[in-house]
Amino acid sequence: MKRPATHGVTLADVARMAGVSEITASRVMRDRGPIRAETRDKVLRAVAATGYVRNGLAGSLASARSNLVGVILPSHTNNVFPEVMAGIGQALSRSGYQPVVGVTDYDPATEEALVRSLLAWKPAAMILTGLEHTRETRRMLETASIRVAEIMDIDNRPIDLAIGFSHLEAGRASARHLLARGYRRIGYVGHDLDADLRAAARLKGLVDQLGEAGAPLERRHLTGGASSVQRGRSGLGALLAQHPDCDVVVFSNDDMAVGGVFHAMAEGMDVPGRLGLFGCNGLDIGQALPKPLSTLRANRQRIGEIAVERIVMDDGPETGPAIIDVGFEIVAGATA
Amino acid sequence: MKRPATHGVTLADVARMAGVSEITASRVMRDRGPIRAETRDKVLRAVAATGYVRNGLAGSLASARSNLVGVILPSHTNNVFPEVMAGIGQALSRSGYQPVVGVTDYDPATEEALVRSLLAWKPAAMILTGLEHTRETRRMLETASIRVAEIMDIDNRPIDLAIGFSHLEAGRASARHLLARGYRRIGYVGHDLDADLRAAARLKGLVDQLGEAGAPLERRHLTGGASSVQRGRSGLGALLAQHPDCDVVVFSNDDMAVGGVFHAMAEGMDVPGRLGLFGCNGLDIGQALPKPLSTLRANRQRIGEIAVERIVMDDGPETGPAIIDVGFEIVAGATA
DNA sequence: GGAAGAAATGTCAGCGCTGTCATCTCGGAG
DNA sequence: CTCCGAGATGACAGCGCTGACATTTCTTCC
Repeated sequence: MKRPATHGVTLADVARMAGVSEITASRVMRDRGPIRAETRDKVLRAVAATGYVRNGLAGSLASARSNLVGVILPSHTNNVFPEVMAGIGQALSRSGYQPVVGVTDYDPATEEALVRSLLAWKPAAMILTGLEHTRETRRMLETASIRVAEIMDIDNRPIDLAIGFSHLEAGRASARHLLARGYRRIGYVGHDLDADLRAAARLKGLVDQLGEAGAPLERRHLTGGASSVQRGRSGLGALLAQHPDCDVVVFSNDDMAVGGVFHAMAEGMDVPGRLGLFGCNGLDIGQALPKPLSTLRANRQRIGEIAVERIVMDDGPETGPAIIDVGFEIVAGATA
Repeated sequence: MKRPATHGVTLADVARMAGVSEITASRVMRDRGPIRAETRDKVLRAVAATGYVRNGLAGSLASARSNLVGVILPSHTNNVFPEVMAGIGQALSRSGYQPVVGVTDYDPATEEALVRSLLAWKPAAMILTGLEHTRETRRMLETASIRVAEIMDIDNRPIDLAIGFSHLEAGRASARHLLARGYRRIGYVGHDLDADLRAAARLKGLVDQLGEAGAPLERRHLTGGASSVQRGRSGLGALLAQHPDCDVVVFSNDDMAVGGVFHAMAEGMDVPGRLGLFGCNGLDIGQALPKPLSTLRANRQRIGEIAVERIVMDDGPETGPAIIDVGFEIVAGATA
């Protein structure tokens, strides 16, 4: 197997230069086992002199473990995921792990393909979003014998560990809050819920609770596509055109809700006097509005952090599938 | 070297089951070389039966190439970077590559450590932000003999390929725009510019151009920390408390500017009548405001896409350091 | 001074895959 | 019939590192 001897400085080169065996150099690099200070110095000098960069592929292959962690998120555009990613990224870097990232665009088949190719890197752990996966995805994750965290949702049985909150319950809580405030003619503006199962679960909770309270949710407008400020703005316009009698509108997401607030502002509508607006997800932006958005918030960054802490830093005994409910809170705000 | 024979199905197992040699199975997996349809089927059946998952570590080690791409960004919280990441992620997944991500928090030493550990994975290419790196970072990237894209900035000489726009020029263009609109008592609200060199460059361009026009930028308020809507809101308050005579305020970033808009709204200030507001970066949110934000926009998602297209998909001849200026545009908006 | 154990280092065989260079098969041209 | 070349497939040696298990130094203490 000939290949042009590239600049590739190997551990062997370093060891030779330092006058030690390869394994000793390896131990110095990894801070493993007892090494005489003098020996360590020799090796480190050789490393500096050669500009050696360790080959993680070879190392991980030999030791059958890597410091890579697979992270699969549904979307780049939905603002909640950068936040989750921030939590994950920070916690990982603290512990010397590195994320390999994939995005599914809410498609289970894409997710399956991603899981397959991420598993190829023998990651130390895997973080994915939600609890719904294809049968094959579950199979692969179960046989991989690595820790798996499923984040955001806890309304089902996880493969290993679920971290998040109940979206169904979140929907119900929103409903109770609005009912308590006296709203009865409730409207809903949502994005594409076929894909976003968690937003759909929140809606279901909302619908159920409102139905039980005798104020069924009949005024709805669904826009296609991903959630965005723009769609929230136009969506509220469309909803009100059809159902001008709404006294409050719930949005599938905070960015949608912010759009709603902007629509109301542009129309000079009195919020919450004439119309209440209620979001979901507690994005920063909503809280910086002139009137802070009434919404439902979960600490997403924390979800990412906990996921990492539990599956990569925790060496504790495996205890079977576990669920961590980080809960959520109603942010009263000033718009509903 | 004994290790419990885990569930690890290897290519050898697949090959044995299919009754072919390992290398043939390998070729089937990689779609390489001529394979009889019948043989391919046998192998694929064996793969399905065993649930084989390829080991990318071994494969990449043997072939000295991986489909990993290192991506280093300064921040998770600054909204600009999720957008860039979206562009990168989409373009990469289209071409079967996977990003390994690191975040520097605007610290060159952290960046150096990240480059070192990302290079360990023998990535096919590396994408980093900005043109300022430590000497050692540059050395490593130069010797790695892989393609390197430095994104966002083009105001300096790149290692291999730079994609972005001139922030200095962007600052000057903002100044010219505001001067043309008749503004003279110009204020500035910014975040931590020691870390964010590009925001600092925009400010420098702004200051230079205003100085040349005889309307020096003396009214400034810098908040510490990263840019955010909240800081923009409080920052504008602080600036106006000290310099109530501003007729327009430039923000270091769009999220800061949106905060400024909210402050003005909450105070019932007439925008742009009493006070103009000008952002930078053209985030979606700014355009969804009741009055679209006047700002300066570059297509960040496109920057990510171009970076990927040029360094991982393009096999063309190396042509030495190159610069791609994606430019920017002044978005007139309705706030300045 | 020597035994005993701790400290430091080394030997060796792979990890699971792929590049290189054969080898083998088979149909058609001469 | 033989020869040739394209089409298929295989043997083999590593990629660069690390785990397991020696082996070789010190120390220490009686």
